[in-house]
Amino acid sequence: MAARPTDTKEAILRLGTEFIQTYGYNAFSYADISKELHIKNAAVHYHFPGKEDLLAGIIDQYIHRYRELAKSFGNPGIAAKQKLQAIISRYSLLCEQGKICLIGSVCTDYNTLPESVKTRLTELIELVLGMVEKVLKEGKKKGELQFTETARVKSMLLMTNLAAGVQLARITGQKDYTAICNSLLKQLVV
Amino acid sequence: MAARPTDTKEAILRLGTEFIQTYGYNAFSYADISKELHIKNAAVHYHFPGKEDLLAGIIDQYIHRYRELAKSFGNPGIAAKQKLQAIISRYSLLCEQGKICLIGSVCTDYNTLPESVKTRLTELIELVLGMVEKVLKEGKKKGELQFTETARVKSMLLMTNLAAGVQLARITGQKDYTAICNSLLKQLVV
DNA sequence: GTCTATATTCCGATAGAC
DNA sequence: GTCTATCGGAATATAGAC
Repeated sequence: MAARPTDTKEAILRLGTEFIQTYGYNAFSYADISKELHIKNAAVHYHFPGKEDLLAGIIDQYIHRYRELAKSFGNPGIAAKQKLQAIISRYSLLCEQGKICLIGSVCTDYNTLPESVKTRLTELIELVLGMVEKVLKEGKKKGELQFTETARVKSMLLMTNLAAGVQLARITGQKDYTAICNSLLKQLVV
Repeated sequence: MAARPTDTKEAILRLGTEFIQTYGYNAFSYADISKELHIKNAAVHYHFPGKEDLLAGIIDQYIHRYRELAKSFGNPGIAAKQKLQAIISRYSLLCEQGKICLIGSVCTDYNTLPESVKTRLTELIELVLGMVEKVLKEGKKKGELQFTETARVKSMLLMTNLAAGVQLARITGQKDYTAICNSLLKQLVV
């Protein structure tokens, strides 16, 4: 077994992510994935025995990516505003694609998930909030950002605006998401 | 046929709402409802032929209730802060019950819904946003509230904080929701 | 690693009796 | 308005050949 996942496995993870962002975890099936990849149902089960294993794999991928992003934010050469925009632009991309935040999507289904996935999801959420909190705290200290709340609370306010903003804008129109983003940046950046 | 829905019909609407707020629209079945009400599957179909009819009925109920709430806000004797708290307390109640906002829950499943439901959902969202926008605008005019954004944008920021805040707090703990609310009120109320 | 084939269970839905 | 009975289909999942 290679250390790197196979192309098929990666394609399944990618498609699963896309389905969750587009339709929700409980609204897609292994058949949806196998059809799109032109393989059979059973092949998907080979890579991820149960649907919860697939979700766990997707969340693990996110945890890995956000750890990398958080690490890259350690570089002292990056301005706080730039870090903020890196986060916001991820959500903007989703919005343009008619998708929603994976975390937000899975949060809705929280009570239908097995304990192992709940734990991972909590870890991912705290990872993201912690990362944003750090960006805010350091940005404020350097005089690049301004806010009156604690960094923890401000990170929650910011991320709920972004995640739910994308969901809202999928229904009421992209202009609403743009307005939210502009407002957030104007308010935060000195 | 009476103008008022039967007890059973109302119980189905109530349970359906609860399931959506707890598990999500695509994660409960007519069997779940019939079991809890000690009736048979077919009886539920009598009141709501298809699941989408049930969801449409639930959303219609919400539209009706929010129209009433908006109307009650027309009373000039109510302070803006009081109106705000009436809105916030609805979300606090959800939070205490481990439920999430119905609109937020259904938004995740948006792309799996038939056109008739999408239309109703959009109407409900604009109704709520419009109501909040009016509260904010009038509160600012009377010097009771303060904010720099347009009332429309501020209403979106506020409602996304509340809706996603409840979802977040279901996972990270109720204290986070409380912190969000306190921050919102402190920021808004003069 | 993918296939065929199949098992099981559940879901949404309907016909027709009471 | 609720029941019994049942249907067609879909979802999750597994056994075993290739």
